Amino acid sequence: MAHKEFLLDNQICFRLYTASRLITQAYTPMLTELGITYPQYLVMMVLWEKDRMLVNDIAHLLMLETNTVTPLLQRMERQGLVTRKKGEEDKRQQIVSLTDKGRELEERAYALIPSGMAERLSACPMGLGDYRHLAEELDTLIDSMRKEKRQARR
Amino acid sequence: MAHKEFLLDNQICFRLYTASRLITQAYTPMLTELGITYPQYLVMMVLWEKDRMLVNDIAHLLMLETNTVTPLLQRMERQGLVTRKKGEEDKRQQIVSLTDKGRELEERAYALIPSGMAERLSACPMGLGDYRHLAEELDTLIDSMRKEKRQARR
DNA sequence: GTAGTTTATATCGTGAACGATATATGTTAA
DNA sequence: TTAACATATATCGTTCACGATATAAACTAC
Repeated sequence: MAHKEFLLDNQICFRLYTASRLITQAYTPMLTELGITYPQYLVMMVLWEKDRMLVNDIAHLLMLETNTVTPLLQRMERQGLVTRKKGEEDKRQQIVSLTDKGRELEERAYALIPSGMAERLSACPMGLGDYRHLAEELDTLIDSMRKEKRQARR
Repeated sequence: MAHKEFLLDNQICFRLYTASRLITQAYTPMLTELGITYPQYLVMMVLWEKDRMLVNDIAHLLMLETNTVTPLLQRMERQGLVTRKKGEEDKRQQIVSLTDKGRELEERAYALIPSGMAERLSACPMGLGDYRHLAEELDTLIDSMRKEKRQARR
């Protein structure tokens, strides 16, 4: 134990990694009932907010690369949640749209997830609605990392 | 856009997921130079703090399942960073030890990572050392999710 | 001691992430 | 116009995560 910098306790990145995994696991039982995974749920939320999106737009909103999003969408198409159709004017584009099944999933999700997560998070001493401060700090961090990334590309 | 609960902006989980991915990406150039991945770096930190650990102990510290850690260790063994040896008294156990190469990596990591990350995080308006509050909130969240998980198993 | 149970680790299959690269379509400039 | 470049998406290979299951060794009760 030569270097205190290398103690897990001192690692903000490890905490983020763990918190992310564990909270995603808290979603899993509900998402399994809906027949989707967490990343697929993220795509659904994007499309519920605005249907008919391009692969690139979805990727930007989720801060993912298209080589992650494309296979995700292909699996979702196989499951009948979305359709993909080449753009008429720009044939490089793929327009991703919800199917009826995809739209119906919103109501099923609404019945399960907000209440389910509220229950799970209510055990958390931070209290229910009090994630605003945490959210702000994470947004600050996310912003810096995105800037960092843009700079690194030069 | 029927349900405000489903806006990405309202998702603490999405923020954690994104912050985790992006900060891990900030480590990547340095880790690539060291020839390891971020999860492998986590294992190395565990072993730098305490050598000769069992698979289970490593998994518990990192809050991962052994079916994630075992293949991780197998890859690290192939790279010559660790060795694995059956326990003498309890032959079910695998004792994971650092090789010389694994130990030497600590100094190389020490030369690269703390300064490299300080530089990357210094751009972050939160300021450098001021992750204590964020760390506390994440610890609270992680704790709740672990309790949640234990309860769910019943 | 042996049958049943628990524990430690491993294997398998699936779905992310993501770097590197490919393909196809569009745009720009000589 | 056509050659060079840019953009949108896709494919490929590797590594994680993790549920489900397997295997082997240790423990427990009878």
